Parts: sequence; structure tokens; C-alpha cells
Amino acid sequence: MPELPEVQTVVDGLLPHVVGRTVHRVRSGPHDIVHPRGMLLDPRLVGRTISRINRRGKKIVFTLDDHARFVIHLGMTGQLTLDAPDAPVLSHTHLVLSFTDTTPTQLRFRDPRRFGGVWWLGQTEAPDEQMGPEPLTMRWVTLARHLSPTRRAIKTALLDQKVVAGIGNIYADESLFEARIDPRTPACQLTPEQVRRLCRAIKLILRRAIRHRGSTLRDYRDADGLEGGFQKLHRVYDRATLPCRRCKTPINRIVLGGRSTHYCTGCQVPLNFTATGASVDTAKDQSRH
DNA sequence: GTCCATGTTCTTTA
DNA sequence: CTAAAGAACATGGA
Repeated sequence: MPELPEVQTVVDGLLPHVVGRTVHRVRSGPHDIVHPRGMLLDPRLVGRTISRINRRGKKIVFTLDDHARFVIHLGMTGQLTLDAPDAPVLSHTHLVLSFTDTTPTQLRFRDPRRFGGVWWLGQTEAPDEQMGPEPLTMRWVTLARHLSPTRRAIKTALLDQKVVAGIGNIYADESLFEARIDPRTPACQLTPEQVRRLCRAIKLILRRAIRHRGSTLRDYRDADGLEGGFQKLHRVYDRATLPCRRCKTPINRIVLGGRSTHYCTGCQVPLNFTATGASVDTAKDQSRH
């Protein structure tokens, strides 16, 4: 469920209530969602103070006062919420950190499908090896450098966290609509102008989504258990057969890289268009290996 | 029962 | 060998 805007919203909700607080107790559910598997968090966390929380891609990085770190990834259905200790514990709650200094609070990790989990990093391991640039601050030439080596469809490339960090199925589709690029276009065939437009579109869409506290399709909740609002502003995602909000053409749904892909055949064109709307042939032959 | 789902990783295929 | 497609993971809702 959670892509960059949702993860950022969760982090923003945690910051004022968790940073600076000391872990008093750790409770785990019946399933081991900690990596490396079998590692006990209790002796590493109890008595430690959370000194920092930040986001990298879709990962939430917690730093302790001893400089050890751990990452929580929400996977598809993960929720990280702040609750009163006496609030009912929902099913599929896998980890509860209790803070008793000042107002008693619990940080709860719940994840029905268990694609998410906790990764202990210790004091040396980096949270983002292999991970691509942060989309909110990347420059278009960086994006171009990561797209040029692959012939995969641009939609598929955007989902690859080594290409860009934090984009998932919703915001890939929404960004490509904003940039008016056909999702099937081979990544290496985008013109510099298209990459520039895509880079701007990604930032615009992600910032707008963060402003609306992310998209809730089903499971996503912020740290306070509240739903996001950006799903109401989706232009293509989950809108197959509905009229395009821009040109009224029915939104098309196809499958790319095994993931449903939504786009407007009227607005998102496979080739470049000039200012007058005439199509321009850019099929420069990409020699086959 | 069937299909589908906001993600990632391993396996198979070309 | 590499790149890309496909399957797998686990659960629940339509």
C-alpha cells in the first residue's frame, strides 16, 4: 500500500511523538517479522532512546541513541500507528513498542499480508545500498542516467527501486499521466525533453500526494489511524473505463511487468509531438545487442 | 470458488 | 553472460 507519500505521512506523524522517547517494553506477535530472522529486539531496544526517524524511499529508518539503526518497511498492507496502551490491539499486530516516559504511548506495527517487516541494521549497515535517488530532490540528468541503460517499459522502470526510490504502482501511473508519456515507451527511448517533463511530473505528483496525506485504497492509514485523501484526486489509477478528467477518453488498463497500468490513450502518446500537434518521428534505431 | 490488491525477491526464460 | 518476464510470498475483500 504505502509508497513515498504514504510513508512520508507516517513519518511526519511519528516524529513529534516518538523522537526523544525511551523504549520501555517490546512485545512481539506469534509471527517472526524481524530480519535477520530470529533476532530478538528486546535486548537491543529496551532502555534505548529513539534519536531520529527518517524516510529513505519506502523505508522508515529509526536511529537509536547508541547509533544503531533499524528499518521498518510497510510492504503492501503494513500500518505503523501510535495508540494509547489501553486501545484494542488489532489482529495481525506483530510488534508493539511501549513508551512510558511522559504520556504512555505505543508504537504498533500491523501487517496482515506480512510482506513488510523490521530489518535490524546495527551501527554500520546502510539502509539504502543499491537504492536509486530520492525523487523529490533528484535532477533530471540523474533520472536520465538511470533510465538510459534499460529497454524496459518506462512504467516498469519507475517501479524499480534501484532506478528511483519510493515510487510504486499508483504514483508511477499518475506521474506518467502528468508527464503525458505512454507507459509502454521503452525507458531508453525517452527524449531528454520527456525525461525532464517526467522528473518534474514525479515531484509535482508526490508533493501533491503528500499534501493530501497519501492515498488510501484499502489498508493504508497514517500514524493516527486516519485515511489519506489523494485517492480522490487520482487521474488514472484505478479509473479504468472512466472518462479522462482532461480529454474524456476512457482510461485504459493494461498489464505491464505483471502490474496493472492505467493511462489515457488520448493524453499519453507513444511519440513526441510538436507544438502544433503534428507527430514527430523519433525512432532512432537502437541497435539490437 | 475466482480474481485482484499500494511490494519485493527469487526463479525461469529468452 | 545479462535482461526481463513470471512466480512466489500471505491475507482478505469484491
